Amino acid sequence: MKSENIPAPAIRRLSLYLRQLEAFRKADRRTVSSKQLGEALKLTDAQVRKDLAYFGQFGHPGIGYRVEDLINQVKKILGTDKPCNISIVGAGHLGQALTGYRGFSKKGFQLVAVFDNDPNKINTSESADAIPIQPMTELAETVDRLEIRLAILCVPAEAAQQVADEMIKAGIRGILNFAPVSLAVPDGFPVAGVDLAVQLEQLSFRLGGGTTAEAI
Amino acid sequence: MKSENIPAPAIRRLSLYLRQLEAFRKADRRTVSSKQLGEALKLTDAQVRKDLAYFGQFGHPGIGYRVEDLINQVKKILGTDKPCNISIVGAGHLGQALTGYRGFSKKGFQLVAVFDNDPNKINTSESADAIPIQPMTELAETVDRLEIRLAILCVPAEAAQQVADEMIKAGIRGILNFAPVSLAVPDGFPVAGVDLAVQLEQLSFRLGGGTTAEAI
DNA sequence: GAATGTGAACTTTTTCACAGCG
DNA sequence: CGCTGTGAAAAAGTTCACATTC
Repeated sequence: MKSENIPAPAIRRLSLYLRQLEAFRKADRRTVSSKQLGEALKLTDAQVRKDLAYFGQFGHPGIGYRVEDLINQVKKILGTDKPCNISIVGAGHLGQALTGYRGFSKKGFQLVAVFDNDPNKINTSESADAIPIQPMTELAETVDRLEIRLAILCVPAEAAQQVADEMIKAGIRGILNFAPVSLAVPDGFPVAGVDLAVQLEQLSFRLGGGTTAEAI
Repeated sequence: MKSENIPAPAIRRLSLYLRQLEAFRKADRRTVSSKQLGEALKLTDAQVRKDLAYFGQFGHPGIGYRVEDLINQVKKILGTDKPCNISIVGAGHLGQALTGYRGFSKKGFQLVAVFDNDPNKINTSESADAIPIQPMTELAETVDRLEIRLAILCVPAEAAQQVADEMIKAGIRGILNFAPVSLAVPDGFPVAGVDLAVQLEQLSFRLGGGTTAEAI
């Protein structure tokens, strides 16, 4: 575990290792080798070993990695061993679909609030386990009260920057941005972007539509 | 434009350039320099120039890049200058939310079919501009008839691999996978993955939750 | 024997810095 | 001038190959 020279790609792969390890666990595998883990993710065994070794010595020569142990270690590294409260901002089609997604809590992310600025969508019923939709005016107070760390931004592109500004001012610590814009945020502020069109374009390119654009 | 040594990261950034260029165009900018484009995306000017130069000579010394022209060139490179038919497979919360998303067509992707295997969701009304939900049994025939190239996979994790197999057999040429699993696909088959939990984990890590996992 | 962790070699990607053009 | 395109240098990331451990 070299102190502070961990390649960003290695950190991205860490999440994939975790996901694959959980799949192996579900299949009742107790141990897994770097070769097997790599095969499932289309990576080399050396890559897997090096990535994991950045963070510690988790393997056992001759055996491989113990699935259960490694899951716990990787979660600790990612900081998802402890639950983290999140919110959704923007209750349009996508926001509401994500609100209904039950997969967050399994991964340690607890959805505790949803915000929108449309008065017709507000619904502060504290009933059942349905999460109420609150007005944007309550953002700062709620972020503070419920200790919300991350927010998923699901507003239209036109509103995204302004809403992001509000979120940061309200004390949100990281943004998962679904709006198709590059957000301007303070230096080092954590943002991850998911842009459907960008992903489709990457596929389009690989379709061989990748004309090398006969120049001039 | 070196024939075939284009870095994958450069290709990923191409989509971001396009998105940013369209934002500049909306703001009535006619030209943009590599410095300005880079600033908006937190990249260096050299990076922007080198990326674009892989594909041709699009810039004008002393001037920069003409926004409109560069948009057209980048679209051509990505293959999105011509429309591409896409479909959504899995009409759950997320699939239906994406079905309602109007942003695809602006980017050259035409959503022409939605599939699900739940008989209660099927709805073959050829009415209005609402896209009917077809049964999975019609997949191959429809892919062929409507010349569908790409599919967005929105089924639960447990079903994802099997449905992906069906899609590939039906002639789909690339998959945008929203299921939280690594799909096994033929070598070189284009897959892009969007896993919400993975993105949240990356943010979690950057929150400083990144315990360096004090080993042993 | 099987499989890790790791320094060293190699490859890829980014940055630098500058000639050359409008 | 201002700004591109690009070789050359530097940095980052990946793969190799092997000593080492169980």
